[in-house]
Amino acid sequence: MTQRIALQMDPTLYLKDPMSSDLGESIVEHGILMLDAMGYEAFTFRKLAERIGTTEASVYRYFKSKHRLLLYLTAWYWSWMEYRLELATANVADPEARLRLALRELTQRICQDYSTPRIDEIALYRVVVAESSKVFLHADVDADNREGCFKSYKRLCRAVGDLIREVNPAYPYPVALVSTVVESSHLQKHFAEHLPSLTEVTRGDADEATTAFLTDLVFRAIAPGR
Amino acid sequence: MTQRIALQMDPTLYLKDPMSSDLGESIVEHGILMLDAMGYEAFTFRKLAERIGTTEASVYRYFKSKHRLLLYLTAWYWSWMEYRLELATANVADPEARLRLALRELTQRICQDYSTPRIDEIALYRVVVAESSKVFLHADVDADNREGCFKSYKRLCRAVGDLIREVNPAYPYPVALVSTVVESSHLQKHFAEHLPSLTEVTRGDADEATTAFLTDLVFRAIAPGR
DNA sequence: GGATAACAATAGTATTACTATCATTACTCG
DNA sequence: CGAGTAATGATAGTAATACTATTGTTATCC
Repeated sequence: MTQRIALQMDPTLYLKDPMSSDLGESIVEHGILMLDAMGYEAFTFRKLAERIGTTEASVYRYFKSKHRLLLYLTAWYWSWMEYRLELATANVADPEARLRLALRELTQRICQDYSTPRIDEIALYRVVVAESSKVFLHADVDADNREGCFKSYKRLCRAVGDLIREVNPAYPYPVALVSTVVESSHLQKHFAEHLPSLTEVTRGDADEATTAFLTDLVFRAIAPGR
Repeated sequence: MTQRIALQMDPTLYLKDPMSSDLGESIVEHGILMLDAMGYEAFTFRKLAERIGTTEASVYRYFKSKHRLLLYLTAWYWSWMEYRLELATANVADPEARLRLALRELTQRICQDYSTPRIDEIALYRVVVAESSKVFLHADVDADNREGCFKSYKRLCRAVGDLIREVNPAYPYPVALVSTVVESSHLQKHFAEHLPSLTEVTRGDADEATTAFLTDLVFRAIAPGR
């Protein structure tokens, strides 16, 4: 029997915990699939409600806005990534090897995780690539931040920043480098798909090429001396 | 007497050239100021029309959607940046020095340019930092791309990629590195302002620190050997 | 068996993004 | 000078969006 994992999500992200009911899980499940299929702008709670056979009002009982649903999904993704990073680096002592593994987890495409049965990680990853920046490129960032909506993203960046510090404590921009790498990995894949002249990463080998590009970048950036 | 510059914009970006009339210039001028003040989501053509004393319908005669107005403004910015890059590197022969100057132009805050009297570059720069990604993180990227909306952005990235190639022709990811640097420079400034724990760049020295971080990153990345 | 919570059903509001129509003004060309 | 054309103003309208409110129905839990 496979283990089911349940990530602990911050209550400020929802009105009613979507993991506490079947309807809530449907909202998350089909929210991911519809965001992937039609993009954030075209996605509406009305369409979602119709698809899962409920009403707009019921969806609003779980999330106070579609922006908050996207925030929830990206926060879920970052929490899940944190968990994956811990797994991947758990039994590795060498700091350089730990960092290398972490960068691979961060920049590779995601595989289906069968311990989260109603979440399609592959679709969620595409949503994160295409939509996650909108979560902080928004007039209400400061309010959302005050409420703690970005906690998991911050924890993740801090954790990888610490791995960099383990390799080279003198490097002055560890967290900036991590946020750059994380966002660039999404960007390169998006460009490979839609604006290929903006990257050497190609559709065919987007995952390996992105990992190679960014791993090389990080290790050169933090190499001591010059 | 100061020289006025007029950038040649691609006609697919507008329905009627906004630089061909006073009303068109007002739309661009106040579009920038309002986008800066309220953010893309809250900005509407109705509010813009009200502010400049015209009607929604007249605004729609210049731009077929608010998305296209944002596209026009970012394309204008990239064209202007291209021009600045040419100026900055024109009389410099050493490839490394050329690249260093180009990176400074790309990552530093912008100053007011008095040769473009009705465009507030400082406000436009803030719009680019906060909103420009939305231009390609959009369900219609492919259609917009087919119409040539991203030409100036591509030209700019290619040009800086060429500077990298001049310094080290063997580096395998020149354009990916440029797009990473360009987007990261916006990201770091946005984070410094709104999510400071995600970067070492601080509000006070955002410009110099971003330039230092990214210049260091690029030159280490492309340094030959290991 | 009575209270409570969850949800369905329905309706409604203000706003948005955009289109259509028609009158008016201003400028242009012969 | 006078007709035609282009640009704009004025007004109206539409379908959809993002959300809220109300009320009734069902399942659940002590």
